[in-house]
Amino acid sequence: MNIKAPRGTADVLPGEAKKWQYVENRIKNICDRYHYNEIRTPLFEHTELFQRGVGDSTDIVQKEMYTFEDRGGRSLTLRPEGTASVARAFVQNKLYGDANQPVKLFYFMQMFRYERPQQGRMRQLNQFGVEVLGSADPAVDAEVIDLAMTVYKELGLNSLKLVINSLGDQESRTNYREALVKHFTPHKEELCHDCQSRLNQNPMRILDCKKDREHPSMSTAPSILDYLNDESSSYFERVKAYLTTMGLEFEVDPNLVRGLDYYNHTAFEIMSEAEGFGAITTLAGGGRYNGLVEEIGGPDTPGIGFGMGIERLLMALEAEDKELNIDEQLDVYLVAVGDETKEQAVKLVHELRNSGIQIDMDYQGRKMKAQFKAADRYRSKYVLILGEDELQKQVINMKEMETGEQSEVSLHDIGEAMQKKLLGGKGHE
RNA sequence: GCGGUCGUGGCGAAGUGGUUAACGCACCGGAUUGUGGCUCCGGCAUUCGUGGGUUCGAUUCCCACCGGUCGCCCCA
Repeated sequence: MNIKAPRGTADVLPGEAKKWQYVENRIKNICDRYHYNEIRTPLFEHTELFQRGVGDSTDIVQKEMYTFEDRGGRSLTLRPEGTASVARAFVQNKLYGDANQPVKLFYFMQMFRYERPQQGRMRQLNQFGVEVLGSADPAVDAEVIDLAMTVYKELGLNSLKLVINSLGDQESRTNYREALVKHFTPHKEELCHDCQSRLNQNPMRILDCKKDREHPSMSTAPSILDYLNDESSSYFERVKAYLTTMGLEFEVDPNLVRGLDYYNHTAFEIMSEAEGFGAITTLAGGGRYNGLVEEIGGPDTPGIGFGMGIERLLMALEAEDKELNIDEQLDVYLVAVGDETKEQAVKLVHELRNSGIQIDMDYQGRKMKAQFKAADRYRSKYVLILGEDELQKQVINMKEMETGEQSEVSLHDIGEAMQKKLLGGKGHE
């Protein structure tokens, strides 16, 4: 085999796909209870959307985008995240005019980022995400955070840490930015390369730089929380109060900045604290982005959302040894012996399937014994045995695998008999 | 993008500069003419990641590339 999946991509094979389905179904159920509706947007967008929406100074735009030109000369980009696309769809389809406000959306999407892969970091990754557009109520911030935490908790995760911060509104950010520049400029030469350019582009990101963490100027740096104006500050207080009301524990980290330009006010991250989870601990991240919709050409609309990595969610479940409750049993396996029985076997399997029974049979030309072993591997509840004798008598042997009990049923009645055993005689659906 | 480490059958895992690449699991067949277990017997790698090079000869030595993994940057 010469051709392999491209670097940083992975196949999800049938056994693993069961887990994905399970997790997705559980999450969709939660979304339904929180009254969020699904949105699906294109896999690729005009490059400009991400440049303007996500922001030119971000790592994502600067070095991680899969950008290409199509045959018409347009610059397109495989989406690196969901919020910009959803905001674009919101504007383009005029959802701001919908009677139901705020607009509460969720999505499952593949994202693409050109990075060096390692465990928990793929070039094609899957995210579940939520966006609420059209409300500036801090209770919505709390709802969104609560939804994310509920997903993890219902799936059984315990070792979680919720970290929140406020980046303030425009005025607060501007004032804080000035204070940071003033604080760090005298130390500019002592900071790492990245931080030297961050000083001009996005000084807030110096705060979560790992290289300069030990630099003395870090501990004396001004805190965003001291620069929040009254409105921003009281907004943050209310978010925290709602979280507390819901019984959610959190930690305030003034250095939590988030890598995307569009965030303001509430920013949050959920991390795993499970043993041996590795260097990457962020499971989900999000925040408020009032102003983004306007930035991409829509009316002034507040918004908040998060993105949650499905691969990392599954890793966290693994790290905490949480088995998903996935039942892998086959209802019936048909053991057919002898060439003459083949036609009857094909017919019977077809009929039972169409009456709602899950049933499979051998297509490898295996001997009877091997067919029984196959039935065991599939963890079949019942085996139907059809041989020349049975065919002659127009009957079939029905064996219950767990007890070993076996009885003879006429071919005419076997469908009904299996329905009684497996579906309570009610048929399917 | 940078650094460390690794790459042998479906899976796990030995091994050596030289004519047939151990072993275990799984799978298939037989002993046992139609019933799941056990036992025994047999079968199961003509690219040892890919491509070059050194050599009479390379899976084994050298180089490059590809991929995994760990860490850095950053994030989901």
